[in-house]
Amino acid sequence: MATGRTHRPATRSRGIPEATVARLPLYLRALTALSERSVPTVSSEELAAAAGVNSAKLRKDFSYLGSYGTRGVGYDVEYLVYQISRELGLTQDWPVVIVGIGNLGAALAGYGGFASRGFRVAALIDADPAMTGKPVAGIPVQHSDDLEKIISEDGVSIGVIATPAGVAQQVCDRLVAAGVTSILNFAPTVLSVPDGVDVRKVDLSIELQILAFHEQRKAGEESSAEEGPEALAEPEPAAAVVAPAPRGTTGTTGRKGPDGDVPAVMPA
Amino acid sequence: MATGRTHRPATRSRGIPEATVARLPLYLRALTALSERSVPTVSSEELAAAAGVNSAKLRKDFSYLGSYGTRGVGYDVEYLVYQISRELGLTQDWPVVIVGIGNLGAALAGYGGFASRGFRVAALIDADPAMTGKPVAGIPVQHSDDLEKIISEDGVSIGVIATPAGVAQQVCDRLVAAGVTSILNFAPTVLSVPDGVDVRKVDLSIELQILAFHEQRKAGEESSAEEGPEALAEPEPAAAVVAPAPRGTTGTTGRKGPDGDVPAVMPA
DNA sequence: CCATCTTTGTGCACGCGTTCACAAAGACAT
DNA sequence: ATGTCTTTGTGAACGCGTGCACAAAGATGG
Repeated sequence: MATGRTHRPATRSRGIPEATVARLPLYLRALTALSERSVPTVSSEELAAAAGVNSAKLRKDFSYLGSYGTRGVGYDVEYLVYQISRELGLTQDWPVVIVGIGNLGAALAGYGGFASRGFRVAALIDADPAMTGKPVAGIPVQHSDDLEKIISEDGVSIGVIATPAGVAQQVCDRLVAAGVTSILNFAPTVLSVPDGVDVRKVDLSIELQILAFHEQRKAGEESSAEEGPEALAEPEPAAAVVAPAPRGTTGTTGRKGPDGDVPAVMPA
Repeated sequence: MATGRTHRPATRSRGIPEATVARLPLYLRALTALSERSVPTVSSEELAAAAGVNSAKLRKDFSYLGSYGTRGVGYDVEYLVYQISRELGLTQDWPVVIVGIGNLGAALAGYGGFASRGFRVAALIDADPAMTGKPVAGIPVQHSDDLEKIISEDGVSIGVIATPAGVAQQVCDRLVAAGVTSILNFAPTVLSVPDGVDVRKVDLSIELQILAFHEQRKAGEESSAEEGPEALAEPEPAAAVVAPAPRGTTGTTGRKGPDGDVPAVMPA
């Protein structure tokens, strides 16, 4: 999930593996649910089940935060909620700007998950003059000319890019130059950023393709057991009947239209 | 691999590490872009740069697919596009249903990336009767009562859940029971499914929380260098003086306090 | 046909993440 | 207090993924 940039020197900054950090929000969500039901304590076994992970892993994850449990009893729900929230930095307010108010940007703007977790939509930005001033999810869209001003005035450090792929890098550069140091990218592009800036990407298309891979593998196993052995996945080097032969010019490449130009929607 | 086995490329199915599969779509995207520019061949170095990965990693990834490159030259773009597409199962049509046509579901429905990669939106499903029949992105929404029928008639094996968290598991169960074996979940919930069913989740809230963690760490490092050492995140074992004490019955747990941090935490 | 130069394919080592299994820490009952 | 019982916290082993470094393969030029 994480983007290629940011490496983990490991030598720097104390502990907390990246994999653990990625699971903390999951634990927090499960704990919050328990908290609402006024459940006082929970064992690693129960919480692990609720979060969909292995209990040993959960205990090890928590051990990086400290010894917050009580042997023979479990973990105090409220206490853990507080500790994890603090560790994740959710005890403070994080203003966020969303750039690119198309279908997706608008959906994100209206997403309730923002406000409830300490994240506040500080501004919606779009390059289309026709959008300027128009309220989306109760927030008026501002023009991208004011991007820098908005970022600095509100002290925004987290930016969400929901623009078409074509302009994502430019937007990214401007955000970074203006002071943003964390970016959540929904555009189907690899963003390059300077050291010190974190980028995470959410890519629908990639997720679907990964599912398709597994789906095909499942189908292939079934049929190959009784059906023709070379039904689908046959990596025969010479079987390239349809495959463009090496050196072939742009022959059957006709179907790439909606790829790099996808309007404001989702990852491609 | 290569455990003395004859010189068998071991290119066979079962291989392909998960990490590699997750990167194939990235390579494919970069290759497609090159293809559109009619670039005939590309070296691992160039392609790796375009995909945002290390060239050694890219070569190793490709080695799992087979030896599709030419030493001294590089990889044939068209040929690779075909091979990766085939490996990912993109040479066939994948009907997909989207359940939950709210802001997000509608945005997903309008996403152009679907069609361009072999994914076809077979149906949009929502539980709200008021939505039934209403066209979204050119496709009429169908009522969830017909979910099973839609799945089986179109032979849908991939489902996208964009419903509220509360009903996600129910929807998931129905999809699985109807024959769906791959699910892309946008609802903030842990879905439990039987073996053989793949689930991938996309969670905006989690991504933001991970960014917040790193953001806080960056800020903490800066200030701790010259400012008070216990400014923000100091998981010192003894520093828990302020946080809600474990064991203290749920009474007045909402306490907090050393240096500015908000009360308890947040709702769901 | 041989020399040289480029780029792939991969053996190997290292580090992170996962899992097991168990000793230690406490709660609780007697 | 002492013993028993539950559950945490973690040492250690293992496996996967990453990146290095280089030999082999093949193109290219003489």
